Amino acid sequence: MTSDGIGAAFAPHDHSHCSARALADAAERLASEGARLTPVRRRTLEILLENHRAMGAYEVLDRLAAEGFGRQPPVAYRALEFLVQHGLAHRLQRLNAFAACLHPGEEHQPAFLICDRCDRIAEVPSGPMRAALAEVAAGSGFAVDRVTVEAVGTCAICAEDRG
Amino acid sequence: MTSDGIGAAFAPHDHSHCSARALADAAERLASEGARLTPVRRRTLEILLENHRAMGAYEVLDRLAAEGFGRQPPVAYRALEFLVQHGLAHRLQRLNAFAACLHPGEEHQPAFLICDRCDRIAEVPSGPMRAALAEVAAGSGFAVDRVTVEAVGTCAICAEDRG
DNA sequence: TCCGTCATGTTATGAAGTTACACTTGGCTT
DNA sequence: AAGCCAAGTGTAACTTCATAACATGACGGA
Repeated sequence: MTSDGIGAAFAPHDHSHCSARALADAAERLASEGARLTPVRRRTLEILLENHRAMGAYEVLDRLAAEGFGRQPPVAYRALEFLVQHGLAHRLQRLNAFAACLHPGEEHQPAFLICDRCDRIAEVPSGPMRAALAEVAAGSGFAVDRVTVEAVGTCAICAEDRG
Repeated sequence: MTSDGIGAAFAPHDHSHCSARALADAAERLASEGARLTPVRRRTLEILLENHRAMGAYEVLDRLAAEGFGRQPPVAYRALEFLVQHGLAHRLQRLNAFAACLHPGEEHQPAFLICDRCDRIAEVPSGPMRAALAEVAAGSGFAVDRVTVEAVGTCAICAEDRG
């Protein structure tokens, strides 16, 4: 995780700055992997970054379609899947939704904090949890591949606002 | 967790025995809560117990319909939701599916091990993970309500069978 | 017995995700 | 330069998952 604080996603901050940096990072990372950040893919990532929250595939698709890209589901799903596979976005199981990864390359399987009042999400390190799970799993001979850790609750801002 | 071993769900065992016990427990628990284990609900729980794996709502619905219950989605979804709310079944986010709870009353938010070869699942204690998550979440002022922990991987039996 | 509540059933609809296939593009070979 | 192949983008059609809205039936308490 970066040093900008774990709950930074819930705090007010400069979207345009963090988006621009994330986008630049993404382009660089993909180039070094030989993967192409095509217009649809780039725009999909931008949309996720701009909104800074989890978005459904169809919500993303609507925006893509409005901007002249294809208007059929596979257009969005393919772009989103590409981003997820390259660690630039995450899929949130509880929400059937996707969100841009704010810390690409640092923690590929973070845990998520999902505020059910404002719909914003935060990524937190899941290392300790994954270690604990892998240990208990190993005890029964289960080899863990991928882990999903998603917490639903109330973020500090919403707790303050509405009691 | 019971003392029958964490990975018991992946090991060969007597389904009819554990099903019968789970069913008896369920009836008792519900009675003490004033909730009714009606025919649809009972049969839904039995179906989950018999199969001993995660099942989609429509798969459950097919069986219910074949046995004379309603054949529309809400029939299954309502029964499944009832079971989940009373701690007798779990919803698996990664699979859009449901599974009978094998340890009712003991651990209401277990972690799940999902074998992607045989589709069987196991429940393991999630206490340590939830504690770790709550701690890191508290650091950013996030109050955790519910946590989903689901691991996909390979169970011991499948690892042995297919290398 | 009347009434209210819970439970079950239906139709209809909405939301999420996939399959299959056609066309284009851009790099690589020869 | 021509031809080829793989990757990318687009479409139509469909499956799967889930809920809304409403009617009917069952049961217990006043």
